[in-house]
Amino acid sequence: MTIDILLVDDHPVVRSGLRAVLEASEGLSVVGEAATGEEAVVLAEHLRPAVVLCDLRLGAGMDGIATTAALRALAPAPAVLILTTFDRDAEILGAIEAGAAGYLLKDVAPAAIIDAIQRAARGDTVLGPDLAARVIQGIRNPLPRLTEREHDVLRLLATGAGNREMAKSLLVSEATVKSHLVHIFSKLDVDSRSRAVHVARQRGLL
Amino acid sequence: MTIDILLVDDHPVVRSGLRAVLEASEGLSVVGEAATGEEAVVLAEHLRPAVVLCDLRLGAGMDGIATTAALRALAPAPAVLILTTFDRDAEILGAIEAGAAGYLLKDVAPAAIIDAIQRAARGDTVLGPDLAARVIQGIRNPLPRLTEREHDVLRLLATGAGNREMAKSLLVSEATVKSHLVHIFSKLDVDSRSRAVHVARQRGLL
DNA sequence: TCCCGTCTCAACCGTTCGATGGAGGCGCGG
DNA sequence: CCGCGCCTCCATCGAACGGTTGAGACGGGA
Repeated sequence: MTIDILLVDDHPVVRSGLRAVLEASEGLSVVGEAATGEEAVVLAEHLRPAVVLCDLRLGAGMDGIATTAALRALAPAPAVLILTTFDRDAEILGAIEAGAAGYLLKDVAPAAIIDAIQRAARGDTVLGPDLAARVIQGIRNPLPRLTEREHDVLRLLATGAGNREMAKSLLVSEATVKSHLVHIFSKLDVDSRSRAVHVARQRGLL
Repeated sequence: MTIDILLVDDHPVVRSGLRAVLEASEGLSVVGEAATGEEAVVLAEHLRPAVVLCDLRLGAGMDGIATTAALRALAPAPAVLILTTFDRDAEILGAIEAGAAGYLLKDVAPAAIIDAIQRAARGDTVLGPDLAARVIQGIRNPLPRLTEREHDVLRLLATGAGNREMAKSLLVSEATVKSHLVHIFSKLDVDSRSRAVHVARQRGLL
């Protein structure tokens, strides 16, 4: 019994590469390709693939996480495997939360991709060996969630804005901005705006 | 007469994709694949490809720019086309300086890649339509070059380090660090450390 | 030779930042 | 209803930062 697969990636070259790699394997069949998340959902409804291989970054429009959520809302829902170049905690964990069956780094060997797809088709979750531990640690030691407003401040912070500037952008007083900053610093365990931006980048919060 | 091509990319999937796309075209022949810059140079010496398609980011070891320089030092030198996901000024310009015949964004259509290779094989330079203008502007309006020491400071700055911390890392006094910072601010046309990091990122200086 | 760029350091001063310790309002769920 | 989290704001204060000016040392190039 062959496994039907839908590819979702905004790079034509990557799609071709995946198709070439997967179709060389017995039991795998690429039934469709999509360049955007929107396209992916439409195709998945018609083609009913068992597994969707989805890039985390999809240029404009829906990102991989939103696409995952939309795909998982279908009935029957395909298993979704996330493809990614970098392994940022926040994004990958977000994808898992959205219902992804696992994730793959793009630089793995073809055999590993095939293996992961077969597992996903069986309903298994496939997490990279290193990530499994991190997920567990993430549950045990949850990353502090920033509030909406704190995210706003963080984004401006990353552009190098000062307190006064942020206050104007967000239409609040400087005191409020400082208050948010204190909370951000506390949650990220840092003591300066520059370091906050640095660890926020590391954790994929930007 | 067929054009011999060497692929250099650390992602097996991308290599497969490029191979699939290129071999579907008449007159193009992929004669080899390399996952690292070092490997690429060795293979290029033996296979003597007319064109090398080289990713800008190559995981560990030599990056795309260093690889380009090494390839161009061969005799006869292959034409080098740079592949990249993001279009950061500094890196692309660096690759051009190192002797690249042009660059391609990874999300272009296969036809554009084939076209670029054919041009490169003829000795043409192929710059993206948008970049050509930027190169010209870059010549007219050269980006201020940071000195070695200023780069050191900038790197530490990006990690969120304070002046005292940087001084200790670089084994100089705080006054010296501040001096470098003033020069960096001036060259990047900013007025704060956070903003310096921001524009440095935009310009690919990190 | 002298100039110029780079790296090094110093002192001064106004501004911004980060820490602290509050306070009130608002919405949501127990 | 009451608590809790979030957002908003205030005042104060020491530490850090940013701008300025000036200067000595070293090396390469005109």
